[in-house]
Amino acid sequence: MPRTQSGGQPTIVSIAERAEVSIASVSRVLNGLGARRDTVERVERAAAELGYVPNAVARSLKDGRTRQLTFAMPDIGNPVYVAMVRAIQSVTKAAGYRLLLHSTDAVVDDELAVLRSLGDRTSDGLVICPIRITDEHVEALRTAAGPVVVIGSLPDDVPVDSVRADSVAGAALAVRHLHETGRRRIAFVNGPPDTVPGRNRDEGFRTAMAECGLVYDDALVVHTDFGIDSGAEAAERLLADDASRPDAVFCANDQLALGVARALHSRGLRIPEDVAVAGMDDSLLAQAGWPPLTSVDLGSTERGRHAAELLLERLRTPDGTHPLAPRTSTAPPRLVVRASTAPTAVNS
Amino acid sequence: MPRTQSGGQPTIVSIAERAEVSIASVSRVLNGLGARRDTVERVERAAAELGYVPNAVARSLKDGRTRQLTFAMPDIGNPVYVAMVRAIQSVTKAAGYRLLLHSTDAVVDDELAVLRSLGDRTSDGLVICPIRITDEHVEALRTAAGPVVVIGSLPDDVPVDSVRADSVAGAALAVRHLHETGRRRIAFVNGPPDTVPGRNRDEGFRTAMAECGLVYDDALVVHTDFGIDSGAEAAERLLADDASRPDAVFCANDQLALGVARALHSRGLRIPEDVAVAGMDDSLLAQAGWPPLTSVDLGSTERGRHAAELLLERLRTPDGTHPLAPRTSTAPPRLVVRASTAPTAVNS
DNA sequence: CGGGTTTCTGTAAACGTTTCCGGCAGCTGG
DNA sequence: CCAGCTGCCGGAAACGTTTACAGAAACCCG
Repeated sequence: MPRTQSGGQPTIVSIAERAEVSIASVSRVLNGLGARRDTVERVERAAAELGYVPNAVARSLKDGRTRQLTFAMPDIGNPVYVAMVRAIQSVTKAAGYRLLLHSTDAVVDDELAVLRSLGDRTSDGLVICPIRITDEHVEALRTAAGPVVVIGSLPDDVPVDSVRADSVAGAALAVRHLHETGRRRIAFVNGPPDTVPGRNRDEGFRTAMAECGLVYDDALVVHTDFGIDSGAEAAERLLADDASRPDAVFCANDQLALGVARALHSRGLRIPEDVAVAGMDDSLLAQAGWPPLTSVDLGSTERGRHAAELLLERLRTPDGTHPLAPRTSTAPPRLVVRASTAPTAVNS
Repeated sequence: MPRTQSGGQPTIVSIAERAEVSIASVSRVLNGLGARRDTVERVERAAAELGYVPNAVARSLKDGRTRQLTFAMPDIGNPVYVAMVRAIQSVTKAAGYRLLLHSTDAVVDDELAVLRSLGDRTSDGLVICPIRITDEHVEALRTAAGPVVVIGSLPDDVPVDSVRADSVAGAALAVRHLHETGRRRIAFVNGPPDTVPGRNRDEGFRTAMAECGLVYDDALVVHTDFGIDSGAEAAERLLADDASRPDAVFCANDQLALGVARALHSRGLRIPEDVAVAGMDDSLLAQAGWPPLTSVDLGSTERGRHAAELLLERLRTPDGTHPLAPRTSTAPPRLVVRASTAPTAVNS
């Protein structure tokens, strides 16, 4: 029975005893530093025989880094965040970091708690995707105990890296596309207006409508929660009055769009012949339904990847030198046209 | 400028100096153990002024637990695993554990690495969802350095908690449903046959077909990868010959089913009038398409939740006493009927 | 063979906690 | 007034590593 600590796991001490050398030598051999041939062999044999695995916690304590990163987002149920997790995971994995996932359930206090918990040294850095940016967020970001990258739009004077989507331009892309394919009564199903994405999409919609010479008609704009069922309900409201029926519905995300599509189908309306539907995010859902959904890709994958890269870069540069200036980048939106907005004979 | 360690973060030592007490007292106060009123106040004030946050790494080293759990699954892109992550996350969060996410990309060596890495004490326990169970898996599970719960089917003699889906029964539910609603030529689009789910679904399909007095026709069975595009391709193959066209397609997951649906739509075939389609997993995708998809819920959420609970329970019971016997549970499948398999006038 | 250089090794400190233990002060009761 | 408590406190050890430092061994060369 090998001599081990109470925990049961072999430690560097068990190896030292078995190989009859000091713990310093064990550590050196295990880390590939110089040692006599004989010592190397004895240590390696002992380590193998005991099935030694270095204790990552002890190592972290010693050198002040955990090789863990945290990603905090509102809800893993939303495909957009899944895309981000996926991208971030693949970057961090390649760099030898583990990924800690934190679901904030879109609760502001939870987001703040995550920011403050950077101080507990549980992870070396944080990518956070807040649903809202309050003054408290700004304050917490300023005083963060470690490097942070925000996915979302920050006030300019907050000295933190950020990666944003251009949903204003994205919404405009969709509206112009609908206009160009002959649609004139364009409805808009948006998410909650008090979130950053919600506000931006609204802004994009308004400006693009104006650009196209179309009037912003309150009766054709619905605010609701993100989610398929919400989309269906919103569509019901828009379709209540047959006379003023829209010939296109632009939705603030794909889930809403699928909800709208469902409502249209169950009323016997055809997509795109009677009503065109466009979504946003170009998530895997866009290709799931029928007809396949035109959607504006806001670059979730790209943003996730880039956020992770910024964070890693910041971790690589020693804090002592002139600190890296905060960087902000914007992922360009991309319109992905599919069948749900095909022009109809009569329209085009 | 408060006196702090080189790292910059205040520690228990900084507080002790500022409050003019020993570090032992600081620790006691911070952990709510007894102390004189005066001491408590001084320590708490000093801690607040310095913005002290306890170092989780040091604490972990001391008491041998990290308050982190790991979940390893093949691919976060698959909605089934998203459901699991979500369920696990919510359980672990409630219990005060952080969640470490590990994507194995369905490569066996990666799964094994995760199992072995339990020894580095980075997390207190592991929920793993392997795509295959090899002898090496079994060996790694036997010698795991910490508690593990497997989501999937294990050989009976492996002493590890597991939570399994009953995809045999699940497939049978779907087939019987299709048969009862008048379908007779039932095709089957399955995933890779060398995975556990693939094999089980095949078995379920075969037995149910036999039960219903239908013949298993090789020409109506396609094996492919899981994924929407694979489903579409599979459907193309099944539909190539008009004469032998199936009147129902059962798919091993929702993505395949959506792919099949797409192929059917683009050939102008109607669902469910011409061909019924059923999927599996009842993921969020099932409600995304049109018509909404009949699907067999294999309880991903349930399994994730239960796996997490088993793990937590095992963590709570001290290892010294009689060890908990390994437990195995099976989530019952549930058929969710939607429009995609509605009986047609001529059939029913 | 001895002095200097090089290589290797062991001792000990450090990372930031928690906790055991001995001791001191204050109190109570005889 | 003292023995015995009780309640707090500080010193020190421990968790498992890495690493600075100093000493020992080996080697080279004159």
